[in-house]
Amino acid sequence: MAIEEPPAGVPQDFDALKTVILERKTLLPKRLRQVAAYALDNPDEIAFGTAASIATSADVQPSTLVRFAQHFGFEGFSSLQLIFRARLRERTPGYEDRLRALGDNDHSKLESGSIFNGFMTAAHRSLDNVATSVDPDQFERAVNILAGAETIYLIAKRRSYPISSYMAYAFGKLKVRHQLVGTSAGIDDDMLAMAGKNDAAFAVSFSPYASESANQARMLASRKIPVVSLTDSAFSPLAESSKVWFELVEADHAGFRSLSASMAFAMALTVAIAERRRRLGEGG
Amino acid sequence: MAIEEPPAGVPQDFDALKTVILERKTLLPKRLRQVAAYALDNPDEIAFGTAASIATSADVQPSTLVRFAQHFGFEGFSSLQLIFRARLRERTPGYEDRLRALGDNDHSKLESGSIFNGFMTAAHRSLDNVATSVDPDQFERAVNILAGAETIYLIAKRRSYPISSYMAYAFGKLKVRHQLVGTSAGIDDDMLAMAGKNDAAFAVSFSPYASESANQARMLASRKIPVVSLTDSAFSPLAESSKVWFELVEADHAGFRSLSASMAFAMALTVAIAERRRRLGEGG
DNA sequence: GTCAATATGGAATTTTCGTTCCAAATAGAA
DNA sequence: TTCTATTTGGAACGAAAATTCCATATTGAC
Repeated sequence: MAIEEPPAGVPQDFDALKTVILERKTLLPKRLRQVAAYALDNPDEIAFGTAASIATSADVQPSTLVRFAQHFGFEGFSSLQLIFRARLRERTPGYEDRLRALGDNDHSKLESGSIFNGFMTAAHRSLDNVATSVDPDQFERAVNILAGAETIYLIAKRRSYPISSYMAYAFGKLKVRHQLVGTSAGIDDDMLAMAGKNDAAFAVSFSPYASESANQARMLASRKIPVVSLTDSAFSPLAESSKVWFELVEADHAGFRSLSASMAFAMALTVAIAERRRRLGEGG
Repeated sequence: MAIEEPPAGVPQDFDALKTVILERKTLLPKRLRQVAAYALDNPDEIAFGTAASIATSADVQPSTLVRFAQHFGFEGFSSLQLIFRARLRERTPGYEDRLRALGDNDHSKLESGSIFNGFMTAAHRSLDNVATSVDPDQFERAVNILAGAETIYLIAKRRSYPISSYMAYAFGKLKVRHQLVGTSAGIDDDMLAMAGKNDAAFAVSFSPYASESANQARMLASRKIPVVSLTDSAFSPLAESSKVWFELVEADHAGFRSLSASMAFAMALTVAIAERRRRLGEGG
């Protein structure tokens, strides 16, 4: 009369699963151990393969895979596979450690605490995302374009406005000539009309896109004024008007996105531009 | 008898596919364009999902997915999916890896790269810092105070302004009554004079402190209007006027601080307040 | 060595999924 | 407007995959 293990212990993420497998590894029958070894050695195969293909590679029967999964409390092989897939989605360097650190503090007890934690982890994820998705050469090009401009026009509305507003503040401190566009709609176009071919613009717009920003960028582009832009989709109307554009998707928590990563990006760009100018100034 | 396009141009990797999609996106019919946008924005979903699940998320029919794939020269949806899976397997060498490789060389060439990297790591550090230094009970108190207010006055100048500006945007979306103070100095005090004892304020100020913000906070406190504040030192002039205050030190890179962590904090606070209100509203 | 319990292989079954097909709708040309 | 060519939705189909089942093999206890 074997007492069933309470199904409480079904691993919910890859780390937990890995731990359990390693714990019980020696107790497993031959074929199941074979699967265990294969799974930990080739997690990507498990994530992408079919039961049949994996069975062949691991030199077992498909049914053994199902038994393996059930042995660890899963309903079948498919549910086990979900763990391996989730692992690939969330794969970001060093991220697990940070999450663990967050879980340890006692924010999670209170409801507003979980909101707090949610935004912190979302911010971390966003940053990781930016670090991997921004191409250094593109960044370099953007710096070149903007550092070479006489006046930098900063275009942003609504949700993007805080970003350009901060850049304006920083440019002011750094003595970089700039013009913030987007405060009151009426005088925007007059400002932009004064932009000359030695100027450049930096536009920010996230979905849902403010049509004025897109129009203004288009207008500048048509006058051969280079536009660098920051947006959240390759389909953004900004992309087509831009010499260089960056795709930056902020991770969300409960449907709300903060601007953490965008702010870090903006600051990096701002300082890089100022630094480039300083060097150019030295040379000439 | 339509002449078949020579199948020469079937994209073999994700980058090629992305390029082709972007090239032709304007020529695509409505539903196919919808798929195109979804595919580029959610590549992970395409990699792992089933035709049916993806179709649901993208709000099209499964058959549309097949057509989309065939439109770009693939045999069917499955072959297209392989590209998206391959992408996950060969982790694209993003910024982090390339920078690591760059570390050995003298980085005068791509020095903007090191600036970029510097701000990313600084942002991560800031976030970790916030997560450990913000006390959950304090956060809870702050949420209580602000959620209970009729109107929330947002006070911030200069470097802090983008934060309250973003909170104002978010409060607007969330239908939380608020008043942004700090746009033009002249009318600020008139605005604040209207604040009553059922209101509350959220003030942000970082060193070097804007004296007006401190004065305004003091003025409100003297009229028994509760103030919650975000600042970067226990010695901040804001602290003494505040019922609850948070100390948030952004890590710096080369002397410059971004607002990443502050933004994440602000967003967490904003959403927590709105959520609290929603619950209070339900109860009454 | 015998017997019972467990583990395994492989075929049968069922479910799920991708694909195809056709009718209806839409857009575009005349 | 009318007609034609595309595009789209949705059901039907067929293929492929996961799971179940059962006969056989293996292990371990007595």
